Amino acid sequence: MLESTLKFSPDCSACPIRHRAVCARCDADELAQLDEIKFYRSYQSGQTIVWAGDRMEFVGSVVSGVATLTQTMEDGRTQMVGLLLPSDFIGRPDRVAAAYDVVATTDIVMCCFRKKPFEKMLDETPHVAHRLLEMTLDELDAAREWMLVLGRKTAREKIASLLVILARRGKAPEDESASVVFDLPLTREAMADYLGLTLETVSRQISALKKDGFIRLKGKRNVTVPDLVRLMQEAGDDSDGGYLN
Amino acid sequence: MLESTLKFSPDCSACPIRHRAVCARCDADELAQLDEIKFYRSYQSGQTIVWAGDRMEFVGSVVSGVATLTQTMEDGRTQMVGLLLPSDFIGRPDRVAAAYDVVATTDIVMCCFRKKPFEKMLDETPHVAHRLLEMTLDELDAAREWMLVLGRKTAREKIASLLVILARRGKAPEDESASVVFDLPLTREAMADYLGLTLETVSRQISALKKDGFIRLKGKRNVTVPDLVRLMQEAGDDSDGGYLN
DNA sequence: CGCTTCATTGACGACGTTCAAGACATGTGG
DNA sequence: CCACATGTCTTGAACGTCGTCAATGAAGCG
Repeated sequence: MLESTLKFSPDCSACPIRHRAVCARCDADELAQLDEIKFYRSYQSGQTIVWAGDRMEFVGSVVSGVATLTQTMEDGRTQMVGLLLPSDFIGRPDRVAAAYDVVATTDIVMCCFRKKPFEKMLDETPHVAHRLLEMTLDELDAAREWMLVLGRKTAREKIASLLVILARRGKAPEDESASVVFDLPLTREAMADYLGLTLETVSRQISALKKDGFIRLKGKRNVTVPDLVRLMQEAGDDSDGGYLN
Repeated sequence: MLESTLKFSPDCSACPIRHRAVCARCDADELAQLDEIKFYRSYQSGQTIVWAGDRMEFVGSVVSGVATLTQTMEDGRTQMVGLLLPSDFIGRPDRVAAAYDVVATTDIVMCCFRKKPFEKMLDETPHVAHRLLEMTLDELDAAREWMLVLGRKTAREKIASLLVILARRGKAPEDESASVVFDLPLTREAMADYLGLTLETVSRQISALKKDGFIRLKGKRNVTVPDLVRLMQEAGDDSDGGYLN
């Protein structure tokens, strides 16, 4: 058993995702209620957190690390349908079976809530329900943006799009012009599954972007983006980030 | 001005989407509240209901007809990111600008709610908020299923997948073996935009499916599916519908 | 009847996949 | 320390699916 259930319950006020997760809008009283039904769990890179079709006993948030949501056809073709980063929510209330495989692609810590009592809280505390609705709408927007990537972009644009997403995560919108450095949390194969490509094509396009100066590589995973705006143009995105609100 | 705002307010109890739309869970009192802020609007086939980037003054439900949600890149490539059928919800609470173009592909009737008061109701009546969450989660699942179609399926499988979705709409799950007849609510070009293909490829694959006996055509739009299960296999889906709950 | 819109079909080529070989890093055992 | 295995990634060559360009057909409407 590689997974582990941690014994301690760190104070929510020190929680790194306190202001972005499903609990973001909760007051002290509501946090205390959540605390009653929560527990932490860690998984190692490569571990499957949930199998599609399995009964879900909990829902929860990614505290640290990265996980993927994938769908697989009978003949083995797989498509990643979501990339779960810290504060993202896993699981669907009022549904017993998981719809997708959830796999940790790095070591990961989750803040889990027992499903039944969480569903009860959803009905009773509008702050949780409202925040979950908001997060779900954000995910829906992200899924739809990804549909454009999958349906209409070229291999090179797809790679650039993924790099842009990864580079922007945790970046303030203003300093997008500065150069960005990050580690790819995905293997070439996982990237291919996200982008609807083969791993060979992913590898070739990364090499091409490197050759053309859009990125620099240290080893296979460490990426430097000297000019994010230029990379975004290469991704086919219009220059401004398109912030609606 | 082709759009029209109807003067009458048909009784909700006679509404064809009463039990499936965002108001599905409302009691009489809540329906009365909604009635205060609602109005009907009709659009003709081909009309744009909302332009991406525009300020949204209302949200609402499709009562009858079909609309599409599309995203367009600067160079003109477009991807349909949603197909809106009766009872589906349009608009995002707490966001002023529309994220996508919404276009009527048939004549359509919408039940609209003024945005501000609807947002207020969301905060105050859990029945509406809960139903909207549920519908949004369903849409998210649909979007993710479509990501698999866009990312991993062949042109033939894509066409078959779309035909299956259209054939199943409004069909009870049990009589899926019986033959199904329906009219395509989309042009070849709209189908192409939904599937991430060109209209020529759509046309070719429809011809191929016809030649192979998976469908029959009367005119260009009227489709007969003699054996839905066989068509689903051609779509790459596993035989059972995969109903989770 | 001509005009427009929508759809079908063909010829050709490009982009991405498939198959295959090899590079590189890390770990294991002799 | 080297030989060897394993997992990840890169690169090359041949192939095939789907896109592009173009011509033609079918249906609706002035």
